[in-house]
Amino acid sequence: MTQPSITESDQIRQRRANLDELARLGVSLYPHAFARTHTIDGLVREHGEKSAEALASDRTDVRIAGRILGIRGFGKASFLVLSDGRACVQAYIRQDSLSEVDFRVYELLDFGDFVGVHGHLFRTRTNEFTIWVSRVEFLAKCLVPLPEKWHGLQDVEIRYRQRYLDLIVSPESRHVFEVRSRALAALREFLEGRGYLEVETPMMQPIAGGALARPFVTHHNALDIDLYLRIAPELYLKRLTVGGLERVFEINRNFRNEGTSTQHNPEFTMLEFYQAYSDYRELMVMTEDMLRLVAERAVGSDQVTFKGNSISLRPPFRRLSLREAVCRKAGERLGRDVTDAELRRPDSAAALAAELGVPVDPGSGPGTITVGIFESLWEASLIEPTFVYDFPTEVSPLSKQRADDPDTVERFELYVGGLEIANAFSELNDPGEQRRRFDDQLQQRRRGDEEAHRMDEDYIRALEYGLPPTAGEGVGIDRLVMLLTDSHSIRDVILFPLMKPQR
RNA sequence: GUCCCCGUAGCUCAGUGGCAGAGCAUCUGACUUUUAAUCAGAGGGCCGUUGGUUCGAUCCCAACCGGGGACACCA
Repeated sequence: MTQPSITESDQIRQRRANLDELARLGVSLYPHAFARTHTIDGLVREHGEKSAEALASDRTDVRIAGRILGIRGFGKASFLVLSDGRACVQAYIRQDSLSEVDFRVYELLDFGDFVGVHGHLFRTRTNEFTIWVSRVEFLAKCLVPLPEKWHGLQDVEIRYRQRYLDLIVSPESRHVFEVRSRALAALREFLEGRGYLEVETPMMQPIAGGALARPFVTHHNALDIDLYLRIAPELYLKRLTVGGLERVFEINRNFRNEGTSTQHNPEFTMLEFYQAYSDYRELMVMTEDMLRLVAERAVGSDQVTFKGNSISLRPPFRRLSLREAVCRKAGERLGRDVTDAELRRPDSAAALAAELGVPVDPGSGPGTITVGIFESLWEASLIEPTFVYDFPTEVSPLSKQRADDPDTVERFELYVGGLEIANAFSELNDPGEQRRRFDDQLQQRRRGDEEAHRMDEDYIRALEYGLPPTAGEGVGIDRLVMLLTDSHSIRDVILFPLMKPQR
């Protein structure tokens, strides 16, 4: 890693010397503004297609500003490549078109500096759209040399730690974050169009609930209480549904105290939404519509390519009952019939896992084992969008049971491209049953499961006031953006992913 | 948390148990329509850190620091 503020390379000394020389010329080193007539992107879109004749006969004077991403000098003339981040344009400098001071300023410019130029538009001999510069205004110095232009920035550590460098030299990286922004805008448009209200609920919570995960702990000094960074907004959003906000959503960060991977960052962005008087079946249809709209808005198509697979986000998506799927594939694998009943008894479920070579934590119930077998047998192959539905009650402490089968809850997860993108269910709204589920979780906690849910008396009290039949869903935004941008690491879709501090 | 891989000039990368290499970038000179401009010359290094082996380590070994990937857990 470079640490230019400590060890100055000769290149940095040279750039500082150029800055000092600009000061001696009486140039303002950090001027306050530059009145441009166009962004570079806007200029190229408005005039970039015009012919040499059109530009010559209808002279257009412009002022633009940007970062210098290329200098091709010829002694008394030069071409500068200026970028505003979205587009580039070439500026033509020649000594006999500039004042003596402005030409001297040009000579002191370095790759990476910000500069504003005045000039008129023309096309060069090679037909390149160009600004013929008549004035140069220095705007800001780049004191540290930028990564080399041809190979770009290959060091992933620098890309993550110094994202600004990545954004300067890697257009594809900028594209990822533009897609991310458009995807978020499309989600909001979709939900607001259906009468949803966007809300914000606590990120610091006295009890970290709504998911099964280990939280981060922090401390409030004045109140002298420990607080947890939230692992999910779920329980607060449902309190709002109790309060009569029938359709709410929140897009914000969750924090889980777990390891990192290509699919996990300790802080990640989740959309959660809740809709009163609905169930999980309705959410499947809504999710199909939502993902298609998001893809069309964010990348202009409902077809995406992810890890070499062409994936259609056009409804309807495949639907796969979790237990049926396990029975089918386990049966194929073992060459015998595997039955639903087998999955529901602790002894036979554990035996099946052993038979399939799926590792099982001691003390796991049949539901946990069934989900483990499912992930082992199916997860990597869930490339086309697939709803996996009807989960064991044991692993879903906040979901409502099926009316015909209390061992099963109305819950689905959506997989696309092998990624788990969404998790949704009909919400458990019976306060008595919710208390029993929390009690079960407490028992699992006592058995050493640190991720088991905590008791939340305040949430139960809210349910006692009456939660209407409600369906809710969480969508992992980072993973969705990975899918839309063919990014294979979550770090590539988070501007500043968590890294260990250096040194 | 476990296993595997990586760390050499500003950037991208070669390389060797015996004076540290290239391209781009930088500096000097030439060049007033180039497109990774070109041509001639020059400077630039704690070879991640600390130990060990060795006459001698950037190279071999160990630990540590940082990063990547796989697994595990989750979304």
